[in-house]
Amino acid sequence: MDDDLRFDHGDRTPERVKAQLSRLVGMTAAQTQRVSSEALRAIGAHKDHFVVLAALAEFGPASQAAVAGRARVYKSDLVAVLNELSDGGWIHRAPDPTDKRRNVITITPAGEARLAELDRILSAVNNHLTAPLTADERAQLFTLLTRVNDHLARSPNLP
Amino acid sequence: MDDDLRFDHGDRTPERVKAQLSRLVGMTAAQTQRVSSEALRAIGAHKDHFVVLAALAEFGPASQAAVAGRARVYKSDLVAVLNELSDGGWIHRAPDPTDKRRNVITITPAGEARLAELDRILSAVNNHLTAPLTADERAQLFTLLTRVNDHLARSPNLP
DNA sequence: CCCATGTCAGAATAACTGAGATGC
DNA sequence: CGCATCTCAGTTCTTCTGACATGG
Repeated sequence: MDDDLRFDHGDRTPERVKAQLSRLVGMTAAQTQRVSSEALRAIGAHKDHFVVLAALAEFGPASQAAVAGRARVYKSDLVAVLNELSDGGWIHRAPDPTDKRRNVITITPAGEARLAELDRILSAVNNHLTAPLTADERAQLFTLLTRVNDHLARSPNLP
Repeated sequence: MDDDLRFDHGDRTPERVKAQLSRLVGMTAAQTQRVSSEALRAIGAHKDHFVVLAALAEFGPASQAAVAGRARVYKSDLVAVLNELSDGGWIHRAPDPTDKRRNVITITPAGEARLAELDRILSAVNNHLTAPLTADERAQLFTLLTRVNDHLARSPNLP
């Protein structure tokens, strides 16, 4: 079963490899995303469902292009997400009478309930992920990651 | 050109989305990995080259299974990596006379030089990624991520 | 016989690009 | 006309699984 796994061989990581932030943050991201997608998959959701519903709930009905911008999902990928959300009755998609190129996406009451469920699940996930940290340390981790993230959004390339 | 991008639409992220560690660390990982793979691709390398060469340099010649464990690369994926490293003359792969199932992988002098080059590039990447942080903050970020990471390695599932 | 090793083929996912059809 | 919107098709990359042949 563990035949092809990389882990648990009792091997040590080379020192210079440990010093790479991209590796450490990548390993952490892989773990957190695994936990969170497993939890969401258990109820037939995935993370794009959450960010799209959250964007609709917080900013109101909008065109697909606007939703894509707010949820940070590619608008080409958003199409499938909206199909799924629509199939579940969580959103409503209707042509915009004022601009026939657009659809107006609206969250439904069922969608609000679904969002609350996803929010509850993801809060539990978040608590598990940060279980070893104190409240101060969680805040510190968020601050540091946000600063790195903002920096990279502003300066995406090597000097 | 930016036709299909999710970013730079001036949109704000929903509040509850920002609270998700998996999203924040995932975005940060995507950015750091993009920077680091672009830098490595410029010289025809990728990150597995680095971890494999580093493991060979630090722990000496070994079988593919041992290298896979130390570098945390799937042994099925290691095959292609070793083919590439071998084509570059950076490693030597020879049958193990004491166990005919095995190959002995050895880093060559050219491989040591290659590793130094990769190390230099990745150090520059690392400096760029953590540019907005003080030395103390870098250390703090490493500590916090390592603690989350170790916690998730020990308790990979939700309670 | 069971297990370890190296190899290959491919699934599943996510991130991303490009182009076409329609309408402003 | 140029540009925005929605949709679909497809690439690339990574992670990961399964099966196989060989040999201990």
